[in-house]
Amino acid sequence: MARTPSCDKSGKRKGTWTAEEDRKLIAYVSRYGCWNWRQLPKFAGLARCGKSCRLRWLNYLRPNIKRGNFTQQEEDLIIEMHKKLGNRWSTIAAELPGRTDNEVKNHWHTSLKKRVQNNTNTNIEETKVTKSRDIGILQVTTPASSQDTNGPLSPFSSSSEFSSTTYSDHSSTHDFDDFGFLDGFIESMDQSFWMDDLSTNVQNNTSCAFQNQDTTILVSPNHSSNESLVLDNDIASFLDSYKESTVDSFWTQPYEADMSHVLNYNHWGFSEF
DNA sequence: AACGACGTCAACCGCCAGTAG
DNA sequence: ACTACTGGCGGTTGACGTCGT
Repeated sequence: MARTPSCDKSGKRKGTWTAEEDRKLIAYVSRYGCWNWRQLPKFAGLARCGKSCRLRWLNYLRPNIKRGNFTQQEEDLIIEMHKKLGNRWSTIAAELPGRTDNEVKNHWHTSLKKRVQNNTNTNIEETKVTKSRDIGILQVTTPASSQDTNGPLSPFSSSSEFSSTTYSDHSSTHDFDDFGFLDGFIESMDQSFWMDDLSTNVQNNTSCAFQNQDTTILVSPNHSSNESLVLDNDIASFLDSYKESTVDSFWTQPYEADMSHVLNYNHWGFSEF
């Protein structure tokens, strides 16, 4: 089912995601959002291309993804919309909360397509029969999906520590997609601005956060100033409340990704690793 | 038990549109 | 206008599971 892990020419890993990779990706995106998929793997400590990370997150790791069998209503909707729109899977998936385009596409190809074709054939047969004034009642049978009795494996089957329970706890309070706000807060700063305030801390080689009435600045001395993060205090509050909604055991997992350039989370009160 | 055919679905690939410089 | 970069999308692949012989 899953592909054999391998590497491409540039040494990037390919194939099945491991539990450890999942954990790193979840930990990073949950905290900092997907501010740049291409750069993300580097900072999250993943030997993957950004595209692979994006796909993994969007299709399997992000919260609120509905797993398991498609309901009759969902299947009917897919069939109906496919009739109207064709293979516009993302548009169709948008009408099915919690379902991804990939999942809808797979379900179509493995189950619904045949059903529709069978129904079409049956209808053709029915028309023929009717025209020939034969028996007027036809039994239309729909082939049962194998998933009806044997649901698909959870994406967490290989990473059980990231059970959906963890995420349901998160998402009950916050929508993870809200992390897009971080995009607007990563700014290139004038070097003098940083050096004035941070020189002491840089010399001491400590990460730090500075706060005034309007802005909270987080920085690590290991990186250039333009990689640091400036956060509005409203967002700082948001992060604090977000932190409170998380499951402690999740955040206390050992984690070694290089995230210090973005944020020294101790200043935010995040649990220590 | 062994084997092949078929089904499933996670993941990859290539293309395209939008955007910034 | 052009180029480079990025994210998004749909098509396709291929490893693994299941079923039938």
